Amino acid sequence: MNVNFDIENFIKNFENSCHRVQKKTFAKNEVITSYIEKRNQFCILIEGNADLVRYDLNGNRTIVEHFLKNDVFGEVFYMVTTNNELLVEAREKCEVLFYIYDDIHTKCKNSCKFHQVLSEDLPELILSKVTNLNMRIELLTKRSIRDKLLGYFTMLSTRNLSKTFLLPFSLTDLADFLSIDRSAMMRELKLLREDGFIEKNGNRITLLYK
Amino acid sequence: MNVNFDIENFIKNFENSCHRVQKKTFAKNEVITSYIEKRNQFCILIEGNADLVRYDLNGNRTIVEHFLKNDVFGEVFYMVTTNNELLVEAREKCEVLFYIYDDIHTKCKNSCKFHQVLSEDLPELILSKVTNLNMRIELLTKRSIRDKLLGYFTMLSTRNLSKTFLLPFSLTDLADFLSIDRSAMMRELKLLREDGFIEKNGNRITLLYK
DNA sequence: CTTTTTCTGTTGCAAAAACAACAAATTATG
DNA sequence: CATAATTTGTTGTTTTTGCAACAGAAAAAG
Repeated sequence: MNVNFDIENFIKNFENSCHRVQKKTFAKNEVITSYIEKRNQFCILIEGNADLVRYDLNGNRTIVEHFLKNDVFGEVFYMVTTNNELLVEAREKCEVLFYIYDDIHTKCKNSCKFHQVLSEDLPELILSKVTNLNMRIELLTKRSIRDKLLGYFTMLSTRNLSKTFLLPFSLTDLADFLSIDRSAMMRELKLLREDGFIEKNGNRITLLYK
Repeated sequence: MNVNFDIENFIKNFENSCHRVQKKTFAKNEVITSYIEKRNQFCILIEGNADLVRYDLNGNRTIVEHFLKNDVFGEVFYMVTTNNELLVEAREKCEVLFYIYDDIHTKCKNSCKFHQVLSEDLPELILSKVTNLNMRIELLTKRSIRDKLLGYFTMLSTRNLSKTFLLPFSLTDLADFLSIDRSAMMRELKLLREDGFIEKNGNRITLLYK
């Protein structure tokens, strides 16, 4: 799948062209949005990176998704059950477009550029999200901490076209992303080093196998 | 999200209108398709139900997704890494539409109905897939077998608008879907009954809490 | 209708992961 | 730049999960 969505051009096209779209800027650690039932918000991250975080009743924190530039999020993509709080938190300075999804099919009277471009590119944007979600499911269904770590590292390595890469998370967050205990993960990372699978300096990892 | 995709009407519209689409029928347990890198197949299940199954190197079997009528699948939605075999298996008699996704933007000369309808409804079809995937991630990130089972049962209960519902899986398959050991799951099911959370007769479950 | 196969239900035991607690290092902040 | 806050790294202990093996029930096949 080749997503050729040109976000710069997209923004140029939409600005001042549709009053239903809002662009906002967020500082590091600010809450970008909280998922609310039936609102059907649809967001595009046009700069920075952010996490969708769930806090459950036992106090466990899970990083449900990690968003990079061009990723889409919002209630449109999520059955909000209201049992758990779902927040999108900025990991660094972020710029985000906000829109209510139901309005997408309501044609603008002036047939604005935003709608024209969005309706053309929407499937591509969403498809790239789907492949990310499937990747994540593949990781989560792995049966051991070791397999989760190696699976994740392999993915990053492939994505970076290099055996060496930087973790986009702190180790604490990585554990929350893989849905495992942090100390158990640290133990396994040590074993992976001792067994010669990886090298690790801070958050720089190198794969030594294959 | 309200998906109002009328599959019956869709099929009527497409039949004999686009030579690039194929409809095929499968018997129970037949392999509908095997995921192949870069082919970009795009399928719609128009009748029956089926599973996307992954067999990993340790011999573990995982039910990655469970498809019902109107669900979409194929390589378009999946980064096929070729490490694991990915098969879609019919759980009962199925009818499936096959298409190569890259052709969607290639306009038919005769501007066929299939393309017209598909390009309009594609976002809705895919969005319903995305919400399913997110639901699955929510289940898989739960930290204990108990929470996974209760989360899944709650979802089925909500979907059926009833505290009582039938499992769409055999118990063996349910374990493969939740990515847990079957005997450990059986043990936890017994505890859930003993602790008064559920009632269970065969594959009929009743939630007793809330 | 009988036989074979698959599925369900159980259990003891082994292995893995979670929990808890703390020191050291690093990073933010006034 | 000094201090507070967070993150990393470590380890002993407890709990949970997985594995293996088997008997009985149910379902599929001949």
